[in-house]
Amino acid sequence: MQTATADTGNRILSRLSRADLHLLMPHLSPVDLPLRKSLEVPNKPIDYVYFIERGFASIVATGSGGDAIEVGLIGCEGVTGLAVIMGANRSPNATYMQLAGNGLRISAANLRSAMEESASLHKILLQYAYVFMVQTAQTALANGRSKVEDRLARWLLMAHDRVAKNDLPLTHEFLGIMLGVRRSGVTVALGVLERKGLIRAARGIITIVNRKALEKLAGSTYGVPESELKRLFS
Amino acid sequence: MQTATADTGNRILSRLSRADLHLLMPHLSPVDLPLRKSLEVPNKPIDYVYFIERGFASIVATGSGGDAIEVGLIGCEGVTGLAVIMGANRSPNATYMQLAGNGLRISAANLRSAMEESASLHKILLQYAYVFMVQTAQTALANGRSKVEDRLARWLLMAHDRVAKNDLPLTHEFLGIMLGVRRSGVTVALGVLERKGLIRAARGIITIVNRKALEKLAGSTYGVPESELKRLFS
DNA sequence: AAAACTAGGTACAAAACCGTACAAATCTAA
DNA sequence: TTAGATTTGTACGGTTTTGTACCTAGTTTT
Repeated sequence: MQTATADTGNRILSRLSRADLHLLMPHLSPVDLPLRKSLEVPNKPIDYVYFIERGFASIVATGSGGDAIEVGLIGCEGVTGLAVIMGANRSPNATYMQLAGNGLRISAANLRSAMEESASLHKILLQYAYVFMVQTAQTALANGRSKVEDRLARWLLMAHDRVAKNDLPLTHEFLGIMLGVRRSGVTVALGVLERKGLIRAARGIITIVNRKALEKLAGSTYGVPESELKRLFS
Repeated sequence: MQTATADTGNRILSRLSRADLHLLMPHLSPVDLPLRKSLEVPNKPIDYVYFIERGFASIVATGSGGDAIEVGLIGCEGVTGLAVIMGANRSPNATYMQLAGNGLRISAANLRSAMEESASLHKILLQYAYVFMVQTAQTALANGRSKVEDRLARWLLMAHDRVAKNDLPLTHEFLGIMLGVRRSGVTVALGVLERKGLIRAARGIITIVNRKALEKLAGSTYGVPESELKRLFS
């Protein structure tokens, strides 16, 4: 089994003190994170916690019925397994990769020991969990008060924040599931954004063309968790 | 200044070990919590953390614009100041009393010291924060996928869980703000519920008549955070 | 190269919801 | 008890979103 070096693309790992990193390193192993790979299954014990380096995951809430909606994104700025970080061992939400990438993972048990050993490690992980909580709250706000077009702009911005390129390999179908709207509703909304020159869409790929204008469109729905992240992880 | 006794209506305090309770008690002071009393102001440092004994508070997310929506309720089952518990000192969300009551409060500074001193105390508070996170995720789900009538049923159930009586003193206006819909939309939806015999509405008061049927109507949108709470705080 | 599959574009009527408005009912205070 | 304020009921046209369907265009498989 390979062991991770200190040289990582994950922004939480890269902010850890040398001591905290040494605490985790022996237990971290690199993993490939292909599209749709499941990181957490609703109501099943969480086995591993993932420090994502490239790509991002969707955290999806599902009701007791089958309907689902995304409540947040986690990429290289964060870590999955927030339930573990907060002392639970599972969550009713699903987590799976939405854009393929890779990362480092640690078993939930090993992470628990490490957090018990180091308060500073626990603290930094908790602060990220707090930022994610803000993200979820803002998602609730957007879902309740914004229209599809604005929510789509918001989602694209959050995705763009988490990838290096301007091309996002996404289908309308999955965007619809994430936003909780019809597939064809996404198609139409994307058409509007494209006609405004904010994006370009090809089969399976959306390209961010004018980010500033997207931010303007998303307006108040974008930026709150992002600035909290900046503030706490300056 | 009065000092709290161990005999409290707050379900978190009542689950603490004797030692943890003794750690907090010297710093807890009883407070009256009138309607609309502000417990947290967006982006201002949090001064006090409130263990609610009666009544409940709304946690409200506000965009950089003025629009707001409720992302969760906290009553005697919980505690406010989740940002503090998670190592931040403020939050972009507002928190204020939605149904008058009372509780015990502790300064954020004193709570921080107590949490540093006792890992078991910190753990129980974090587990509640996790439950609240699930509640927020479910709110995002309901906002995105359910219609006003169902969301209203969900809200009434969550409120009912947090009061002793069947009467909820609420105006349509405020319900509309919480749910992110028109005031008259609430009036109409309440009319539907009343005609179905699930509730009774008088000026400023909504009475829960048939809770079971309300749960059926809310369907999959109600119950997930509630069962997590039960599971973790058996 | 044909067939099968996946993704995207478009349409249309129905439903949900909004903004706005106004009047009736109820409560409060002078 | 009267004036004022708050709360609720109801209406109407307009916008947003939905459910469903069907067709086209790419992509993969055989």
